[in-house]
Amino acid sequence: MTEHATSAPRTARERARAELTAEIKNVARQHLASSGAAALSLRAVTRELGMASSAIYRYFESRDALLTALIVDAYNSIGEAAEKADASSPRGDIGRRWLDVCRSIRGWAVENRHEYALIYGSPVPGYVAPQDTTAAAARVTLVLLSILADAVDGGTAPTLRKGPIPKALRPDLAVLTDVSGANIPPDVQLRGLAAWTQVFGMISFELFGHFTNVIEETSLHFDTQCKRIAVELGLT
Amino acid sequence: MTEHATSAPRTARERARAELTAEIKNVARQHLASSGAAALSLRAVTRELGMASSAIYRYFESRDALLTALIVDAYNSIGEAAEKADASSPRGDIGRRWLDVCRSIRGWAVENRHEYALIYGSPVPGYVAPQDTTAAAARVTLVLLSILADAVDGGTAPTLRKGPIPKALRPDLAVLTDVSGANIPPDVQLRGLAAWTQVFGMISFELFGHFTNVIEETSLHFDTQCKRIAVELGLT
DNA sequence: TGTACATCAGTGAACGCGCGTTCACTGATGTAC
DNA sequence: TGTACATCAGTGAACGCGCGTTCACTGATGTAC
Repeated sequence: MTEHATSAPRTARERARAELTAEIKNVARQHLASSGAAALSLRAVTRELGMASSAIYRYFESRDALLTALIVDAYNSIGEAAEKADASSPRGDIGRRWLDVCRSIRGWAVENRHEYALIYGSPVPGYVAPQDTTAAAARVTLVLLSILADAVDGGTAPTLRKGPIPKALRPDLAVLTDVSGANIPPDVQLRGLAAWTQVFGMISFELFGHFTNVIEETSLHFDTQCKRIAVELGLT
Repeated sequence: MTEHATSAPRTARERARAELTAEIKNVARQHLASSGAAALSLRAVTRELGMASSAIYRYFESRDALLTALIVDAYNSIGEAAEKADASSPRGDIGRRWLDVCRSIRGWAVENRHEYALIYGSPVPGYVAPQDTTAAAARVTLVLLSILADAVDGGTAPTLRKGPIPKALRPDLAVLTDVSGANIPPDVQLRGLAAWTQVFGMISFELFGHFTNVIEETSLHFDTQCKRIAVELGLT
């Protein structure tokens, strides 16, 4: 289990524990970057830290627990990147915010490709994500959604050709409204989900090699697509 | 190395070899489905086939070679599914073809999730895809592209708001025109790439668990999005 | 049709390796009085 | 401030396991004459 964020470690013991826990995760992250999640080895991590292989069990109760911690960290990290990008954008300029946030997500992914693969790539075989992860996982998405919600609230009403939306899909789409609090019309919800999947689809295609021999200027392409999406969604 | 497709094995030896090669791949595929690519073990495969662990080296020169064969097969399999779907759709009904092909792609992915993860998920660590794969990999994409090309040729001209497209991106976009032979205008090329990434983005999100707690009716959602894309791309 | 030789499939033992996890133990750090 | 006890971090040996790959060998299948 991950430690609950003890805000201020009092004793020397607690401080040392917090530091070593962080150090273990750092080394593990580096190994992740060079060999991928499946090859992550507890023994290799402890070896690099100069400690006995059994010592790691004082910090993580199993390999899965360490993996979970890395996953949660990755979700929080990408979520934080998006939140910061949004926070430092001009609040009123919805289009700008959208682009900045999208860029920050891609930027994070490019710089932390193995962590990205860990959370958005194929699930690690045999590993089941516990509840802990879901809250952290939602952060990035919530940033994107809040921009859409602000656009709707601000009346930057997207003019979408209203295609037919099956009734059975309405409850699913309504989640967006429920979560954001804004009253997003169904066709905008649908278009918003499309934007969401496309942003991550592009990043995954780029990082997993499906743009090779197709798109060289991946960064420019990403930007251009995000701008196009912004126009379509009426984020101006 | 994979055998070059010897169309008709003459001798009993050749027949046996072709059969066993196929059987090895089948068992490997099953193991893939239960434990993922990283855990694929040559010994486990041979064990299940009742042969000595060393015997597999008569068929595949290494673990990587077997993986490559599985990857090529997967690409061909999904490509073939798309081609068949396209072939059995009314040729003139572009919208219908688009939807059928998209559905066939998702259908294949859902039924072969681990193979899908193998080719569209995180790259297998330490594994480098040889040239063999690229031709097979292109097949699905070519089907999608051909539909777009037919739409353009047929004059079902999509009315897209022409956003500015950076000059540096033109060469990348032109690949679509080069490959398909059709004279696809840049804004349609851009929109086509978006469609492509979104289709696979949705499938990956669904299979890799990112729609949990968001979208329940994944099949219906996929359909609805594909139809929306068809409208936007002018495939009627 | 039969013989002599070459090719190939499959065997089983072995090499060398790394892994996750447990356990009884030592010594240091923290706590209560 | 000092003592007695409880908690915790870290050790090192061990368990039991599976893996990819090599190699010299046997026996069956194919080929050329």
